[in-house]
Amino acid sequence: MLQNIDRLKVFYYVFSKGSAISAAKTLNVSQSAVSQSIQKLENEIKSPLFTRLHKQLVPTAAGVRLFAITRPFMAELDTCLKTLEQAKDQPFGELRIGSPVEFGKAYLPAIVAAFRKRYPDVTFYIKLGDQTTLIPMLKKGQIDFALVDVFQTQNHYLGNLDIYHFLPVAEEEIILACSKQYYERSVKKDHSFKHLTLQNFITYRRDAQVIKSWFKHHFGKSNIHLQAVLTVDSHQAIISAIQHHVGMGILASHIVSKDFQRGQIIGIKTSKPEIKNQISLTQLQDKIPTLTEKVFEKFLLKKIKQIGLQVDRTAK
Amino acid sequence: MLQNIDRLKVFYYVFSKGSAISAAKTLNVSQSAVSQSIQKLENEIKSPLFTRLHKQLVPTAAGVRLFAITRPFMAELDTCLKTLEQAKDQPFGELRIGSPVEFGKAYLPAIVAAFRKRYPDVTFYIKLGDQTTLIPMLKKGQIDFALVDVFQTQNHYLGNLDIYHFLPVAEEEIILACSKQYYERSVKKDHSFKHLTLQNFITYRRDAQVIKSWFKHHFGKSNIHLQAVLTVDSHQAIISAIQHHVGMGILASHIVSKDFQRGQIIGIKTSKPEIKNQISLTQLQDKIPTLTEKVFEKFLLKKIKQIGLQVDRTAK
DNA sequence: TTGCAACATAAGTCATACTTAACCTTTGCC
DNA sequence: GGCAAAGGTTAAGTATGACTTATGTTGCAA
Repeated sequence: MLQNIDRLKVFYYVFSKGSAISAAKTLNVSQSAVSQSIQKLENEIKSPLFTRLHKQLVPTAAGVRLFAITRPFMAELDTCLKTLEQAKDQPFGELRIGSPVEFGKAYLPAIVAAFRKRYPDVTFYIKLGDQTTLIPMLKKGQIDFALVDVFQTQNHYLGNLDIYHFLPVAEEEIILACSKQYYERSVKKDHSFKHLTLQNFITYRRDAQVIKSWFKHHFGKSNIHLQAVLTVDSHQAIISAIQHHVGMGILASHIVSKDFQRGQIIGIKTSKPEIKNQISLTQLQDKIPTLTEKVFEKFLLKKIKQIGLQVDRTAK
Repeated sequence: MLQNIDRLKVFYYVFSKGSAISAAKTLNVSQSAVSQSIQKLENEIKSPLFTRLHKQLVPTAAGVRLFAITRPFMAELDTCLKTLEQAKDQPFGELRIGSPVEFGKAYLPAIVAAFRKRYPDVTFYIKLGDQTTLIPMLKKGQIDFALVDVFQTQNHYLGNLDIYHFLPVAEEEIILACSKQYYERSVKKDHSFKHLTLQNFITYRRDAQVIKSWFKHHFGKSNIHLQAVLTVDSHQAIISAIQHHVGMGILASHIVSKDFQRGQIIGIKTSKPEIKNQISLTQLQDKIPTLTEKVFEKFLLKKIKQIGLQVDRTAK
C-alpha cells in the first residue's frame, strides 16, 4: 500500500492538466511542491510516471495505468461528497430501514411510494425481520433505523438496550383468533381458561411463546401446555391456516381487519383488554440523524396516524 | 475536493477492521492518530462517518457510502501497484506501438502473436499511421514507441526531432512499379526520364510527392509534371490498382514480393540503386524504457531479421 | 468493585510538505 | 546571436499538521 495516497491527488491534477504549473495553480501550492510530490510518488512506486520532456511532463505507460484508476475514483469521490453535501439541504440518498415483516409488507410500500413522490431523490432499502435480526443490524450500522415490536423486545440476549432510542409510533392489537367455522365447532362461546388451552394452536415458534404470553396476559397463568398442530414461521401462513379452520393463532387485528369486520375471523375476548403491541422507531442513541432520516420519520408518523395505527396515549 | 485524500486510507482501514485500534496496528501508528484522522475527515466533509458506540465505531449511512467508493479504489490501487512491480521482473502489461500501415498490417500481427506465445501477460495496442500522426502521439505519451519511415521524416512541422531517439530496424526497397500488362503496353522497356514521366500514375496524395521523390532520386530532376490518374490514400488500393493495370505507383517491394517474383509486377530499374526506405524504432529520447519494452524491442529486431527486412549496413 | 478494552482529548514533538530562490534547458522573439 | 519567457529541477529553511504520549471516559466482564 502506498504511504501517502494524497500524492495521487497531485498526480491526478498533473496528468489531467498536462503540466505541473497548472496543477500547482489548481491545488494552490507552488510548482515546486508539485514537482516534489510527483518525484516522491515515483520513488515510492519505483516507476517513472512521466518522461521529462522540455516544458512537458509526458505520461508513461505506468502513468496512464495509474491515471486510469485514479480518475474514476476522483470523479466518484467528488460526486459522493456533493451528494453528502446535498443531503444537508434536502432529503437525498438511500434510507435503510428495518421493519417487522407484517408491517413492512402491509404498509411500508405505500408509505415509501408516497414519500418518493414528494422526494424522488430518496431511495430505500427495507430489511424485514424481527428484533432479533434488526437490532444487531442497527448496532452494526447496516440499517439507519428499525421499526420493532417493543412488546417482544424483552429478550435480554440483545445486550444492553440503553444504547438505543425507542420512539413508539404505532400500536397494534394482538388477539388470539380463529375462523368463524372453527369457533362454532370447537370454542362454542366457552372462553374459559381451561377450555381455551385445549384448542388446536397454530404457532410461530415451537415453544408457542407468543400464545403463552397471551394467556399470561389474559389469565395471569404461565407454565401452560398447548397443543401446537401447526408451527410455521410465517405470519402469512398462520393467517391462511386460521382462515382454513386449522385452529387458533395470534394475530395483529389490523392485518385481518376485513375478515374481522365480516365476522369470518373471530377474536377471543376476555375480561382483560387486548394486548397492545407497540411498534417503536428504534435507532442508535448517539447517532446524529440526517436530514433525510428526520424528514422521513416525521412523514412516517403522519402516515401511521392516517392509517389509524398511531399510539393511543390515552389507552392505559 | 478533499484537502487530504490520505485520511481516506485511515477511514478505509477503520471501516474494514471495524475498530480504530486494529486500524492503527495495520497502519503502524497510534490509536490516537487514527482517531484524530477520522475526526478531521468528518469535520471536513461535515458528516459523521461513524456513530460512537461503546467500544465500537459503527458506520453511518455516509460512512457506508464513502466506503463503497473507497474500497474498490484501494483494491484496484493495490493490484495496479502489484502489476507495476511485477513488470520489473518479467514482461507484463500493455505495449502501445505505432507503426506504418503496411508494416503493421503485414508483419506486426505475426510478431505480436509469437511474442505473446512466449510472454502471455503482455497485451498490445497498435496504432497504424504515418509519422505525422505517430510522432505527435509519441510526444503526448499516447504510445510507447513508434515504427516510422525515416525517409519521409524530413517534414519539419513535426517540431524538433532531437527529443526522439531513432533506431533503424528495417529497410524496404521503394520501387516504381506497374503490372506486366501495363509495362508491355505502355512502358515498352523505355526507362528514359521523358518517357516515364508521361505514364499514368497512381498516387497516394494529390501532389504525388512520393513519386516525385522517386524521379528526384533516380534522375536528379525535380519540378516535374505527372499525370495522376488515380489518387487514393490507401496503399492497399494502390497495389490493387497496379494489379489492375491502371498505371504506375510507388510500392515497397517486399509487400508484393510474390507478384514480383512471378513477373506479374515489374519494377522500373535505372542506373541508380533503388531507394531504401528505413523504418526506425522511434521513442522519446529521455524515456526510460520498461523491461517489457526492452524485451519486445529485442524480439522485434530478431523477427525482422528472420523476415529479411533488417537494415543492410553494408549497402551504402 | 475493580480491571479492562476501546475510543476521545490535550499538549508537546517531530516529520514532512511547502516556500523561496537559484539553476537548467528549450523556445521564441528581436 | 543574445535575451527573455516558460517550464521543470534542486536545495535549504520554515511552518503546518500528523503523530506520540499521557490522561480521561465509559461500558462491560469478572
